[in-house]
Amino acid sequence: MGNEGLQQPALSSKTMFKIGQFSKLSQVSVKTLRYYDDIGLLPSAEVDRFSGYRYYTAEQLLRLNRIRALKHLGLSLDQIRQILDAGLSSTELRGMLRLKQAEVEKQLVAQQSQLQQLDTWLSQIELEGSMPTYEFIIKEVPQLRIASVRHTIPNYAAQGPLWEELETYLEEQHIKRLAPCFVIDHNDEFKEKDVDIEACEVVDWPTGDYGKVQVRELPAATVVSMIHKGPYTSLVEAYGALMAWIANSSYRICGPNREIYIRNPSEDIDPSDYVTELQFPVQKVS
Amino acid sequence: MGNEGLQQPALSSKTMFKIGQFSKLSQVSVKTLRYYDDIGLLPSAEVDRFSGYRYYTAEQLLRLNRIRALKHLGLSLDQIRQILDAGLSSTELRGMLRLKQAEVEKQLVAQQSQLQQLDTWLSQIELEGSMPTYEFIIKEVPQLRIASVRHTIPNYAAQGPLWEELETYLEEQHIKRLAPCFVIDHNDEFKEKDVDIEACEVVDWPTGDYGKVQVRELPAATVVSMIHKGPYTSLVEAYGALMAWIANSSYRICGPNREIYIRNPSEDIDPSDYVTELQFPVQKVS
DNA sequence: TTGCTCCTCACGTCACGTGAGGTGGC
DNA sequence: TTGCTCCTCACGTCACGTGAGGTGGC
Repeated sequence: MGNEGLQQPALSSKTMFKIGQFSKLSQVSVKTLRYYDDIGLLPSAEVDRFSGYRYYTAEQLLRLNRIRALKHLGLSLDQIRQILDAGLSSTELRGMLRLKQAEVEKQLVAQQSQLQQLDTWLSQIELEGSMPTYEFIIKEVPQLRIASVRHTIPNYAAQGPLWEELETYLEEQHIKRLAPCFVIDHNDEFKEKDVDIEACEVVDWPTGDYGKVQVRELPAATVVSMIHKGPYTSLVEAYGALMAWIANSSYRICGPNREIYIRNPSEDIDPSDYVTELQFPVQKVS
Repeated sequence: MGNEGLQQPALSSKTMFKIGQFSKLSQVSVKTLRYYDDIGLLPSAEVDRFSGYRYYTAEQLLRLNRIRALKHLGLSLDQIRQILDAGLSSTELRGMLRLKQAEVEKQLVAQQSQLQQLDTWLSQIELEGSMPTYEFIIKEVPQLRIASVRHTIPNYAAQGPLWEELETYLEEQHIKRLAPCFVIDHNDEFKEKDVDIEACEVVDWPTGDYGKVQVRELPAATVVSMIHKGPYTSLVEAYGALMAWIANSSYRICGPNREIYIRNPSEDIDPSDYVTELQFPVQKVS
């Protein structure tokens, strides 16, 4: 019983391993061992001054295994070094692991939604033989200061007077528009007529009531957004797709939707080139 | 209703957006937009020759949203470019998504085991107020060619004759030992006496029977491994911890275990410096 | 002498973020 | 003139893997 056949150490009387042997013993690549040496996570026990060869002791397997176990928990090499060397208190260590736990749980949720999305896409491709027509994006919209005019009008197409009132006022006061104009649809249900609509422009102007025009803050929100290209008559299908997506998702509508006229009739372009963004404020459910 | 207040395009008659505006519109950072331009994933529609300013059209929001949706599925920017530009067939696209699906599912499993490990550590710290004494590592051991002697001996401590037979033969034949020696414990149950033990050395020698010594291939295996430092009398606790870990894991023992004597009595060191690796072949269950 | 093992740079990865230093339009 | 927006480098990230080119021991 013995290991006399193994290389003897160059500088020490204890049995030490060259990096290749240590690599086989531990099943960790030589490159990784060198890297751990470089960053000081697992310095080799001895270095031959002459050849630069690294030598490792058997005890270092303990540290290496500890490193591997901690890495398996998802900790970074930097965190592992802190744990092993900085003599973290058990409270600190617990805090670190708790944090990691929360992080991994969050990732799990994200990946589940990812899987769900993948399913949706796959069944879409199955059905239509191609990519989905629309993309739905969850995003945060920041708080906006808006100037707006709100009225109940006969139908969605009859927005003309609203915009006239709003734009006239802005021009009189030389107020600059800072972003594309949009409407907020204040109707709880789909209506064919007598719709409650608010025409909005993003501005930098003191809040308050200015006759028919009101300037106020629109709070930040999480929204499902989609971009539609084409004439306004085809918005119906876009809304249909959006409602279907939301119904199939883990989100719930929680406020009036916005219709943002990114490229619109004011540019005197073909209706098929109109670009409109639809936004529905949403909340995540369970 | 109009956007005359927004910057007009430098080079085109269509309404175009400078990168900052496009960034606000899309909620994507300017840096990211520049990066997507650089790698050709979303080239800006126009570049001012003079100032180098990038200009974007509203239509590009469609592509950008498509990019974001695909990214949310976990695809790389390179894959996304392939999907959008290389006109992938729906079959290819489906293949890509299926692959991704499998990948994410695998990650999910890995993260669940990560969470489980985190739990184990946290309760350990709770109980003992410090880090666990032992680390358990799942690893693959490669196929090994071994010379061995197998006998039923009175008890574990009586390995002397086994090793004598084996080492004598190796020395007679000038066979080199290529790794630390170890035993395979062929007993299905814990035994106090009459234990079936095989003493092994890793060698490079033709397989076959050489009297009491046999040379054969030991197949590759997945094992749970732990490193123990200290005298052999304290191996009992190490085995206890290892069994407890396995019982608590999603693995099941599926073969005879090995005891690898990395630093052992042949070196004439203090028993408290002995280093031993314990390996149990395991299978993953559900 | 031939392999084998070891060494040290240096570069690539992936999707950007973070400055530094400078220009152009209102 | 002062801010504001835009520009282009260049470097950092994280944990290594992949060469290139060279040395030392059997």
